[in-house]
Amino acid sequence: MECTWPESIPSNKKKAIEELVQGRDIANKLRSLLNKSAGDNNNNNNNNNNNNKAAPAEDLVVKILNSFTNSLYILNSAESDEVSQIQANTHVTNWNGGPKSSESSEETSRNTTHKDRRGCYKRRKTAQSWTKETPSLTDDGYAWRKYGQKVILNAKFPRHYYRCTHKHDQGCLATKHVQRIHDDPPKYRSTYIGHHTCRNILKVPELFLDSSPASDSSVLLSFDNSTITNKEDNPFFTSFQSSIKQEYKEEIPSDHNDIAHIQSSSSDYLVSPDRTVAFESLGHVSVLSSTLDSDNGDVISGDMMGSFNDDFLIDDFP
DNA sequence: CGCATTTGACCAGC
DNA sequence: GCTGGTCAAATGCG
Repeated sequence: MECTWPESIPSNKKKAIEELVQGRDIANKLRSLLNKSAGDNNNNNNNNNNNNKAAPAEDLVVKILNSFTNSLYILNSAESDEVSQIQANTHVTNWNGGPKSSESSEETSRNTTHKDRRGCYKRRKTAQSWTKETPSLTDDGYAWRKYGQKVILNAKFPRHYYRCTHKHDQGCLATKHVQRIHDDPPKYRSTYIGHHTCRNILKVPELFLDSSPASDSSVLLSFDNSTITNKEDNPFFTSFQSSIKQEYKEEIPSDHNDIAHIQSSSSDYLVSPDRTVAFESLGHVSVLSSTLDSDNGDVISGDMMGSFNDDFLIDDFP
């Protein structure tokens, strides 16, 4: 389940990445120390003054971590230019000429009727994807809209297809499909394709936001130097979780009581700069893997949001 | 009424 | 030709 460096990475660049990883880890340790000392100061009362004291330092550490992470991401992006370019092209094609805008779709010179355009799309065969396997259905923090369901050959359960809710209003091309792969114990595999470019993910670290669709590369690659056993050790997950928490309200069915609770806590997070707190209030990722064009790539392990309900996104595949 | 989901049809890749 | 991925009309729901 560990990732290996792509063979194409030159050794000097590889070393630079390793240095960055080391720096990031050290910053992580520093943050842990800060958290610890802040916790010591805070025990027995909820005095906010202590929090305010630790907050600037914590904030700085988080920024340092983000810098490391972003640098790693940029370096990794440079190694994935080919894929990135493909994705960039896909972005333009799908968004500018998307079937939804019927006028522009005429430029495709299709001599078929409006109805016949169903299924007319560019398959993103080479789009970056990564998979996550969880014992329960978990929310990943984004607003997904289901657009299809398909029975897969040799699969016990149908596959559910989701796209970003903001596909049409912001051109976000992120999609995912979720498939139940085990019944007892339940196990779900979510395959994510492409990164979110919608502005609805403002809380996602710059890692996602600052990178244009053209720089889509394995954001998870930056953590492949080790198996992640401690969420504290991973700034990416820390930041990522923060965004996830904020975004829950987007995906949560309104009639779900458990989720309603999370919703309220997410708004709490919005006024809190402490990403660690938000992160630790969540569960964990069970399996997360990253690959450039299929879902059988290297895997990063963690544990994310395992506590969410099975029928959170999709129920028992009726 | 607006938005999300369902579902059959269509298309690309193998 | 088969299969997986996507579209969009129909339907459901708040």
